[in-house]
Amino acid sequence: MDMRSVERKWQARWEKSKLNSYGGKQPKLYVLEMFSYPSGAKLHVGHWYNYGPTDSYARFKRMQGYDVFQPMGFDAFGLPAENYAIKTGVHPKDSTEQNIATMEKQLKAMGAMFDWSAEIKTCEESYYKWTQWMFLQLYKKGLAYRKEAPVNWCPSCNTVLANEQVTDGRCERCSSEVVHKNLTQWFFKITDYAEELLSGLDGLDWPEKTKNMQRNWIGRSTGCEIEFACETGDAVKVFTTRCDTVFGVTYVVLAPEHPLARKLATPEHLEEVEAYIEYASKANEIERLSSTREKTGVFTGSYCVNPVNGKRVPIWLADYVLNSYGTGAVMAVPAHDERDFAFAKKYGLPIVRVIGKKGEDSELPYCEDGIMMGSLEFDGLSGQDARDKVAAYIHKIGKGKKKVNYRLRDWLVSRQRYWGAPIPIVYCEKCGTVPVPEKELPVKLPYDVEFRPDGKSPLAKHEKFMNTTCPVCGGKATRDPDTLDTFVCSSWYYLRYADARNDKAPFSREAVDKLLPVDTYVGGAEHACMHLLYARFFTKALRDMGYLDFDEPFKRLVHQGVILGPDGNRMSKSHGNVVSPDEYVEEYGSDAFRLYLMFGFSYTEGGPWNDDGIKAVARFLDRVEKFVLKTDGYKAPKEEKPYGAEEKALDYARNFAIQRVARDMEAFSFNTAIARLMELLNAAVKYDAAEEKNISLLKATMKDFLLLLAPCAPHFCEELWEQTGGKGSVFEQPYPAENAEALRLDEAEYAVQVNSKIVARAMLPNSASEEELRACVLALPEVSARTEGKSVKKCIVVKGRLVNLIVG
RNA sequence: GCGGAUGUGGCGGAAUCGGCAGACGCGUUGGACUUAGAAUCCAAUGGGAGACCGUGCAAGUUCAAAUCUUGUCAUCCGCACCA
Repeated sequence: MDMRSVERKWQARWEKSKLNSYGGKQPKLYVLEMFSYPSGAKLHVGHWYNYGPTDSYARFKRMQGYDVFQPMGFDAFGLPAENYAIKTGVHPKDSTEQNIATMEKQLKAMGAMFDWSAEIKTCEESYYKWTQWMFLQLYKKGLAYRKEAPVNWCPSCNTVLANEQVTDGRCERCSSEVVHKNLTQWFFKITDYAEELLSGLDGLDWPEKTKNMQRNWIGRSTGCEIEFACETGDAVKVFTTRCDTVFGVTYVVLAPEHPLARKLATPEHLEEVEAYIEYASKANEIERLSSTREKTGVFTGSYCVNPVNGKRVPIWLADYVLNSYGTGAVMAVPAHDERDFAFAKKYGLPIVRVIGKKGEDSELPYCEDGIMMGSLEFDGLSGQDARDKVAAYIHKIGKGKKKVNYRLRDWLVSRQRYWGAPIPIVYCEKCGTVPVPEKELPVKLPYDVEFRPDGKSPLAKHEKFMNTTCPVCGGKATRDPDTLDTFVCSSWYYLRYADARNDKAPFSREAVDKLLPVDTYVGGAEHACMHLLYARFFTKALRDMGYLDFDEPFKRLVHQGVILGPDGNRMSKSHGNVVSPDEYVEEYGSDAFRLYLMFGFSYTEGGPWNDDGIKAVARFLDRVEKFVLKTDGYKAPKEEKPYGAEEKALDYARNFAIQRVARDMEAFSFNTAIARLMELLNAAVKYDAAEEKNISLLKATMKDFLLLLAPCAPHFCEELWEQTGGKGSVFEQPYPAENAEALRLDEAEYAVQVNSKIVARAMLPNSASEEELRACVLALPEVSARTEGKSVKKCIVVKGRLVNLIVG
């Protein structure tokens, strides 16, 4: 078959007949692949692996009667385009549009049933207008706020770097050491939803691993906040999960960035403290990445009082305490915490045991639960009970309370970059921070911008953009020079697809109610804690604002694996092991290529690319074509051969395939689905080899075969469907239904065991009772030889599978 | 360091509940067709001459373990001073 012309032919017909468009009927099925990031000029194997098999799933569901919505678009803003621009001088808009044009063409050539009428590109005004609108809604809701936060700063390039541009603490371009610099930036208050983002995971049909990653990322921990009164009159609040160790506190530690750090320094320690704070602020990523590095710290000269026992303990600063978690301060119990222990050893601080292990003196630091000692009336308590009672006491004396903390931080969305959606905020000398009125959206991203780095945000240098008037007072105002993190764009795109051409709103409630949530979402696992968490946050926030009526955007999530280079390494230019799909598609066709991707790997595992596999799949398609055309030429006689053993066997194979292929497709177990199809073809070919055969049965079998294969090789099967006289599109045919009767066999092959060792195999009737089976088996010569003169103590029967006789 | 996953022929990978390990395919070998090759078709193919041995390794539970339990090694991924 000349696949190139066949592909073009059917793609044109599908487009004309709107076969791929969502028709608005029920039951709907929203199948979504993560949209493409147009950083490279072409589709790579990873795109194919994501989109090809998932499209086959979508087509399979369509044949099962669902009105499938499968849109595609482009996550078009972002750093790579801007970096490319800095390197080559090609404007990000131009390179992005060029890449999108190429990728659109390739995606269409793939022949997936994407509904192009809903296509979106996040860098277009018609889209980012609504991204900005989202920002304003979050701002109105109090979920967007501004605060000072550090950014990665390359002193040599004089620019802000994204985390991805920092490798081992150095600038990816010039290798100079990256430092931290504070800038006032916008945050989204995702932490407001920490609890719900955590609990909502339980009801999701997502890979357990991904759910666990999110759980750990959110990092809920329950403990207690305790106040230590300082002699200066200030109070240091600490958070601990181990308040049962509070009697063992020998010092208190603040993060160097803690607001009280300077204030608590006594005059004779001030210089040292200042120096340490300065040192800590310069600590680069290399050092921070290492958890094994030696701890550093400095004594402030101040003391505070342990509220439970009145003990006076010193206050230290140390950078092993993080300012961004808990209260930015901890009570140090060196006897029962490894970090405190190491620090106390280094600086000669006292170590006091207050937890013991039953009956033995455990080595310090002892960090497990144990029995309280040296803790006044609490002695003898242990574990959670001990913590509850201590917490209650602390609460009673007014020095603290139980507290839940999360590791999750608020989401920093400001980027000091050009190629993104501008933040729709202006700053007015009189009115302060003012949101741009919705009717003035979009705040357009100007084209003529100097995006080469020179120390300022690219937009900050664009006077026409920056200088504006205050929407409130009409006076002079300046715009926010930053753009939004591209993850903001991708946090709501699945909603926009439902109503992509709406110019009055990001989406209508009606459209979203009809299509959302996404039923099946397929994409890479690398987004577990970023995109997939942000999108959930957006959904919940929009729900609370009354724009939506569901809690979770993606009901089912599937991660495809990664296709590695032939050498088993991740494909990369530096490895020189990049496989381009283009030549293969050119040579074997789109169908064979995607069929190989489905057959050659376990979908969620991926694995190294292998050339031979694709030849095998091409050969399979050749066999199919020849055999389908051959049997189609048969004419059924007036009197068909009646059903005998061969016919039953073929009919069984046919119905077995129907059952298994459907089950495997549903489970994204594409390799086994195709294996079942190969088996069916083999069975049909074998049946065909006989002199006498039932032509109607054979033809009906091959018709089912074609329908089962169609989602996996769409162009190929459409063509064969037409050539064998099929009417309309093969995808408008109902999916074959299995005939339970044909799957019921009269006999099955049993494994016959004596003392758990297989001694024979026997065809035994399925209708036989356990007693009858036992009798049949005992009559077998292989069995009788081994049971002679012995008594059968036990007989285990697994219906349809085995009989095991225990003799002795 | 913590958390999770994976480990099965020469290779990619199968194996609902614990029930015939190795489906399907690649590769290899032999044969057919051919002047010859390519392609195609047919057959064999875990190891071992054999009794038997085989799912990373070592124990355990069970009539029965790739599957369950414990320990251990290796690889991969995520987090990484989160108090």
